[in-house]
Amino acid sequence: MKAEPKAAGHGAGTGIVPHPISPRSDRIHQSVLTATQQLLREGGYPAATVDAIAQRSGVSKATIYKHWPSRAAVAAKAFGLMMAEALPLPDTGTTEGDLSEQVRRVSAFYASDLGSVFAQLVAACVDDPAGAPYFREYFLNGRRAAISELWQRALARGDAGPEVAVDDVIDILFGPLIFRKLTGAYPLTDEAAVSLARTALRGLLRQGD
Amino acid sequence: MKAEPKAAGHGAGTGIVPHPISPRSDRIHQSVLTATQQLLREGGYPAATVDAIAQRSGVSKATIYKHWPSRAAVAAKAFGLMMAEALPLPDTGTTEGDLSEQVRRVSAFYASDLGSVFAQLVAACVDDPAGAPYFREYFLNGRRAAISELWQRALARGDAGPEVAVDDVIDILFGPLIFRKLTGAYPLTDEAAVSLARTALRGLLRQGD
Amino acid sequence: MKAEPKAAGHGAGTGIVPHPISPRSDRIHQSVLTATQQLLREGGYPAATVDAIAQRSGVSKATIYKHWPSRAAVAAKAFGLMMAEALPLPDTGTTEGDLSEQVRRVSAFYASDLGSVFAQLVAACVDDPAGAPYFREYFLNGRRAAISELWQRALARGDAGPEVAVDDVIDILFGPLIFRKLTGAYPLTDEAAVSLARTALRGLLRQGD
Amino acid sequence: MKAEPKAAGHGAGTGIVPHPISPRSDRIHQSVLTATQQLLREGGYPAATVDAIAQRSGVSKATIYKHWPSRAAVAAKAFGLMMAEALPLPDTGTTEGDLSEQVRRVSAFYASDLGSVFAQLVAACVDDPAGAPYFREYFLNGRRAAISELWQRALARGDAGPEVAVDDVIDILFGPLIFRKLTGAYPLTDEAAVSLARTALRGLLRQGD
DNA sequence: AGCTAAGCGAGACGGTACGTCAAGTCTTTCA
DNA sequence: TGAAAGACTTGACGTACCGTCTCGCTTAGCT
Repeated sequence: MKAEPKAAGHGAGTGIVPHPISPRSDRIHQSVLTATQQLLREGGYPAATVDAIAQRSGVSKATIYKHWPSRAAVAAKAFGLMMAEALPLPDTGTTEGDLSEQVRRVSAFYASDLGSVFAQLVAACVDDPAGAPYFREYFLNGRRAAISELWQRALARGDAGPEVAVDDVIDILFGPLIFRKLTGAYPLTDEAAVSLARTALRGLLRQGD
Repeated sequence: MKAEPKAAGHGAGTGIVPHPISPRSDRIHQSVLTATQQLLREGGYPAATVDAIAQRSGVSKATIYKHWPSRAAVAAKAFGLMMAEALPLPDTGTTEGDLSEQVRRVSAFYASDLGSVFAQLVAACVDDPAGAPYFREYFLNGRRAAISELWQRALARGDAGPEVAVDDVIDILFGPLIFRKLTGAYPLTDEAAVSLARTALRGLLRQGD
Repeated sequence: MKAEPKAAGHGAGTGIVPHPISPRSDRIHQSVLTATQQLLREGGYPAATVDAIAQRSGVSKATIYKHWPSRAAVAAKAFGLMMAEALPLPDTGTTEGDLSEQVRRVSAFYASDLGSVFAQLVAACVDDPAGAPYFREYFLNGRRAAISELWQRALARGDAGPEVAVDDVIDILFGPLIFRKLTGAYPLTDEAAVSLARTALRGLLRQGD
Repeated sequence: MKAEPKAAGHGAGTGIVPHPISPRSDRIHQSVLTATQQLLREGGYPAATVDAIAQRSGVSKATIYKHWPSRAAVAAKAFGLMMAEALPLPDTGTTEGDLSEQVRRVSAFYASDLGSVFAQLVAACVDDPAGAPYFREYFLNGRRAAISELWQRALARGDAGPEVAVDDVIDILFGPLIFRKLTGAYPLTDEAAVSLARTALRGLLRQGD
């Protein structure tokens, strides 16, 4: 028996049906995700049709549907991985600096070309119940972990207290950005992001003695 | 340019092309919006196909497209009107009470059946450039006005200072709710809403001596 | 009111849903049938996919499916019309001559390239209940009428008696040909056809005193 | 060349590639054919997909394709064997009686549930060049032998003359039935079968004084 | 009041992508 | 070594809904 790396962990109990890891399915996942990422970059979500993905990746449509429940799921995973790379954890030395910088980076990301793709993806996953778990897994969980990390640092430094839940932190810091991106009401400038972050952090962190 | 000309009546300068008011077009608007509202209530956005709206309202598809640029636009306007009714301005006597209560109400609305329709609508307007102005006009502007009103009261009472822009207030208070609704990550309970509001308001309002 | 040519007659009570005759649907029927005929000629039934027909005819797939219940139905009608042209009624002067000649012609038709398409079409209509009525209408009824005509002449001449039903005539004369074509057991030569016809006609016609 | 070498056992020279007889391949043949027969009985040809046959028989798809060239071939053989059992040679004592009774039996078979499966199989073998030899071998040859037997008796009795080829006999007697079955134009009743047989036999047999 | 022309209802149409199905081939694993 | 298991490619299927269009009828608005 070959020692399989545990295929669980990823997406256990999240609505994501994991596929056993094998050289074959690995190649397929890789091809599909790469092709999807290219298409998303080139023409956004509308360009990433399943037919196009199949053609570009050399993986057949039927096989794609065996590995993912829907187009939105494929796109969510592909884009989530891209986004994670684009948003490494900052380390400025101070709690406020780290969080504020992260807000700025996310804001900048939303303001970029890829930002619109992100919005389209949110929309797609709202429409598609099967896609939602993928969205949560590949967008949120990663980001949530990152922010948790920063928040741990803040607690350790005594900048924050346990009375504020980390989930609230995340939502208060990044919810406004998504709101702005989705509604397209305001431009997402760095200044606006920093201003938002400052105001929000006043409620989240302990105000200096 | 930030200063937009005040929306003169029906969305001038907002991408919304108004139609001349005539008995005929009035009847059409009314029928279409009513039918759309019914359909949205009954089966959400997916049920409100243009064919269905045409059939239910007795207004032909061609005519619908003469008055609105897209399905999303029709739905946005119809739903926006419904939502406004469901969220009257609170008056608890205190600034914190008013804002907190409004957050709670919006959260409850999102948690209701109609909340999902709202999410679908956001998604639809992201995909559809023509629908977006309608979304902004009939969802955001109304709400923005309402919150501005509350914020004026706060300023008058000295609970808030001019250093915080009202737009930031709105985004920080309601962005997190939309974020949660769209991602489906958390249940939108009253307690969660109140907790979020309290934390957020700590950053927004002057902390009383 | 425009005087419409009666749209009934064709396919009443046969499982064929007739479409009202209008310039629009006329153009569509024409384009689709012509395109289908070309494709059948070029690559047989397998080439006449609905997508190919749609592309070639400029009529969309959805529209094709509004006018015909299935691919087999389209093909049956298209091919039936072609076949009718290829098999005009013979007139040799004698009953035996006419019928024998018709058997020969049908045999020759089956032996031609189009003969295989015919077999494919029979097969397609066996598999597709929705196609069968079209097959009957556009292949059989026409041929049945032709043979009835010949049989009337035979009766008039006293070559045949009323004790033999015209349906039996048809089936006994042409059934063997189809059988041979479908099973591919024997080549369909003129000689074989004539031999078959002679033998069969001995049972069908009054044997001359 | 007309004179075909007699089919030596399993279809030599008929397009059927025989497999070496071994305990293993015997078991495989048996399992596959039995499973296919069950499936054909239960749901007709559409139910006898290769996947279903593989699953039911415990023989893998790859192996099935090593022994038969196509799905149609498997089904043709399986069904041919079933059909042979269902149609034993009649012996009524008279030539006309035997042939007429056989026509009646075949007609009844076509009219039964299995009759439709037969039609589907004919259709399948028309589409599939690889299946056709199997169809001929397992359907036609057996039947042809049976009718030849009856025809020998007729010749021996002096009921028929050598001027009528046995192949013509078969086609004229059974072609009409297949024709009716495939086109679905007429019900295949016993009366109709007997009537057809009587008329056809008038042309085939010597009209005894 | 009657005529003309725009507005409208009805619904057919083109287009695009969807998700599904089964045939036949290929690879991996087990006996 | 050969078969079981089942993943994979391929190609077509039939469906859904958008937004556009064409056709007659209706109704407003002018003479």
